[in-house]
Amino acid sequence: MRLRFGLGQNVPIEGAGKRLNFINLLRLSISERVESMENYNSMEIEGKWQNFWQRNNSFKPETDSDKKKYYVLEMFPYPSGRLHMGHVRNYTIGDVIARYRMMCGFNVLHPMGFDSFGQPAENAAIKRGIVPKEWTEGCIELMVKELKKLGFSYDWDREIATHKPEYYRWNQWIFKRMFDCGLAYKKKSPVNWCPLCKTTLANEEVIDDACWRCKTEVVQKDLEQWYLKITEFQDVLLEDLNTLYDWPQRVRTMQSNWIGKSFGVEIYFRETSTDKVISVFTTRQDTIFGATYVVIAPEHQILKEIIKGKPEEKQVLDFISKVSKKSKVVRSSTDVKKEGVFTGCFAINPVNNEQVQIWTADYVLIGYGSGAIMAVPAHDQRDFLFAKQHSLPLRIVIKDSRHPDLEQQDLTCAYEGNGELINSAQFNGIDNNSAKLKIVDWMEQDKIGQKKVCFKLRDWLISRQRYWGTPIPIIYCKNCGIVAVPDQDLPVKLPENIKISGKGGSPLSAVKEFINVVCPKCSGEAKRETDTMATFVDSSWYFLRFCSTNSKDALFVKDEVNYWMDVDQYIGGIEHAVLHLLYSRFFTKFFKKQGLLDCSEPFRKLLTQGMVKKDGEVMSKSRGNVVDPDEMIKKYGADSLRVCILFAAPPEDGFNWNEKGTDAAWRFLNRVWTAVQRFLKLKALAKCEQNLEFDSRLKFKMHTTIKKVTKEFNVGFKFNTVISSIMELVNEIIPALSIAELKQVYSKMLENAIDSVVLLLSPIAPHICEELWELLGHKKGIINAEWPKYEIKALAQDEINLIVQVNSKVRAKIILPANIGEDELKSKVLSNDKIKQWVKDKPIKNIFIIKNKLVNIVV
RNA sequence: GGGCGAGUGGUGGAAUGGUAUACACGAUGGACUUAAAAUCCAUUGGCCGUAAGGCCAUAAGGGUUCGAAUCCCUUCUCGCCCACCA
Repeated sequence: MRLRFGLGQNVPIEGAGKRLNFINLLRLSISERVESMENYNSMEIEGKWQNFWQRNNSFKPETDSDKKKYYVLEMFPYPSGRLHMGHVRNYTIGDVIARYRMMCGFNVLHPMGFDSFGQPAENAAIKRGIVPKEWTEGCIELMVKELKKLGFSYDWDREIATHKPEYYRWNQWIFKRMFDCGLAYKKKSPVNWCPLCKTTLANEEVIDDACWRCKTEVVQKDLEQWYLKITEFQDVLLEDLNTLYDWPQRVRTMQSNWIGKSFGVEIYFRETSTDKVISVFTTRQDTIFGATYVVIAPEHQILKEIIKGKPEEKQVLDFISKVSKKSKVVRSSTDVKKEGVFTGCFAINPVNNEQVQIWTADYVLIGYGSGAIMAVPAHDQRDFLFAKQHSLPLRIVIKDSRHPDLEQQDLTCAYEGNGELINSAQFNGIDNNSAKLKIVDWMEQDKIGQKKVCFKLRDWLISRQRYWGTPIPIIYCKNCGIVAVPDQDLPVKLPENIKISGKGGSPLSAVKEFINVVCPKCSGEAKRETDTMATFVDSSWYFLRFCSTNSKDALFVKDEVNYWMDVDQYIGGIEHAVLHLLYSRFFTKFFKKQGLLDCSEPFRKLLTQGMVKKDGEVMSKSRGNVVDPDEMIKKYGADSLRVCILFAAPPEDGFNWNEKGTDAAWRFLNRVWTAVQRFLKLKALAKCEQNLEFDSRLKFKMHTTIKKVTKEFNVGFKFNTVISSIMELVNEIIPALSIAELKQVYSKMLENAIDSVVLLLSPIAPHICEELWELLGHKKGIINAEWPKYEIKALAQDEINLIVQVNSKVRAKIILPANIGEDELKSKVLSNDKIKQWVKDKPIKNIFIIKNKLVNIVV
């Protein structure tokens, strides 16, 4: 038999009597000590150490340090005034990593700030009749308090808030640099408009055709707006994704899909009556001989020109206006039938001079490619459905090897696979993929088409018709046109005491003293731009500001940015996979091109943490299922909350909140607390220190735990299993402690094991560990203590528990000396009684040996 | 429609080719207590068996392998992302 609860795990104890005896002895000692042990007081301890850290500037990075730098950053919050569990999870993960790195001797930068511009402040201001600034700063104060209560290791001297002029003036400065080189520009075009927020939205902010913030359906409006030319960097933004191998694959895929680079050909069709050229974009030039009609987007300029005077003109114009009224959702829905009309015009397919009909249809988009397509119904499902609906001809040009004799009239769906070309003149017989290149070459030679690369990425629309944001530093002058505000006049300050009606339009346009200015060029009358910048501008470079927060005459100090960047570990939610993370990459690349910094990517490693839900649903005020972290702190303490949130699931997975978890975490911390108290008492009373029988087991467990924990803190970040393995070590220490108490002696090994638990746990539960570390007699604080190291030697056990299988089924477990010779091992295994029973006199076919672990005898 | 990921006890989860269910939660029984809470001890995937022990089980089915939760194929279910992108 074996003793389950501790040291005896691998040690067989003969006879039940001995076991009972042992347990009874343990019980005695337990009941004796329980009376004198108190639970730990989280409130008192947490306050004590938070003050200590603050007094000692414990988390201030060194200047001119010869230590290796480590920059760990969590996505900064919007100051809503209340911390939610998602924040707690995000910041706890970051804090554990930061504290671990500090203990490993890195010079760690771990800052925090607030993304404090944005609409909720305006809404709250309207609701409460106060100004957004007041509301925002009140919220920041509350959140700082809560963050401090969780004991996060931030250097608060670097705190930033984006609504402050000393921050947003640099947004304006950046905008101006972009304006100077044509990367910030104004154009009129259809934009996404949220009727509820009464503002424009970037493409990235439109989710399922609805506003990302309020979920209202977005409409299209034709407006003149400011854009940032992110497309200038589209190639490098795509290529450099390959250098981000420490990003989750799916984030890279999402960005790559968003940028959406595709290689194709632009082919020129001529309209027969006007001789106008209609360019179509395709990636399937191999099917050009199967193009049986052309479709132009209803919004296409050329459409109105070619239909002029045709009998079909009216029906086409009616169709255009009908489509313009359709919402984007309806239009793009895949289960709604595609609508279109014949234009009465014809085009010549340049590869065979065939005359084909020109149609216009709502399934062709103006915004992508050339806004016109060649339709190949035999090999494109959308074209196929449309052709069937309108009885348009089709022609098979790729042979489907599974149905080689299929006639076109028998097709039930488009064949989109590969195969040999047919009905394709000189290209017949060639495999369609190799034909692609040949056809492009031929088209370029004959000037009927040319290679073209298309991107889905659009320029970034940054104008917002809102008040609570960075004013765009532009002045409109009657004489000089668009004039940028001179650098010496920055920041263009947001007027602070202003009434927000919420009635729409930029609130700034009502502030006379703001809009009316003198033109910096001609000193004539001029007006300011009243739109503000999207808040994603603020967060696109805040990680750079943290490197030199107080820089007064530049957005950052180049040397400091070059020292700290890139961010070694970035942590945040997956919802920013394309928004913030793409914009930040864009800004970084722009700065590099301007010579402002040296790094080309902002975030080397990215961890996207999962959502904290309640009963399978997102926690939200409207659902009324919000769990307040502050209440949990009051009830159990910050350390318990931190342990709980990390223990529940691996960081990348979502999980359901369960208060039982905090309770369990609290019990675990108490077990550690009690164990240390018992040890201290024992050490004080002990007659002597000597080696004890559990030492070697404890040593092995301690070193394997250090190894496992260290590994996870470096890569993987599976904090749930980190905590389990620390729990296992504690579960080993407690019975050892009982034995030591009985004998009234302690061993150095026991002390080391206890020290290790406190050290390993300290990044996760820093307050209690600081307290215990001090109680254990260590000076200068655990944050300055050295991270424990494991000895490779100690990981080897003298004895191993060998699993013996017969025909792959476990039949015996034998304790053998480690590194036993193969022959000796075989003879020991085969002479084992249980194994003998299973093998009997069957001939042994093979024996597989996994060293120090397992033997499989095949009979 | 396309892409990516996942499916393991009553629950959260562990194990990434070698003892399936670590560590917790919950549950049940017990100790302590006047009692409760807390704490401690024991049991806890299913089936058969007094026990020793045996058999079965990682969504379903098949394959590779001495050996599969893990690799491959098929199917189902769920989640996330993208989606008329030519």
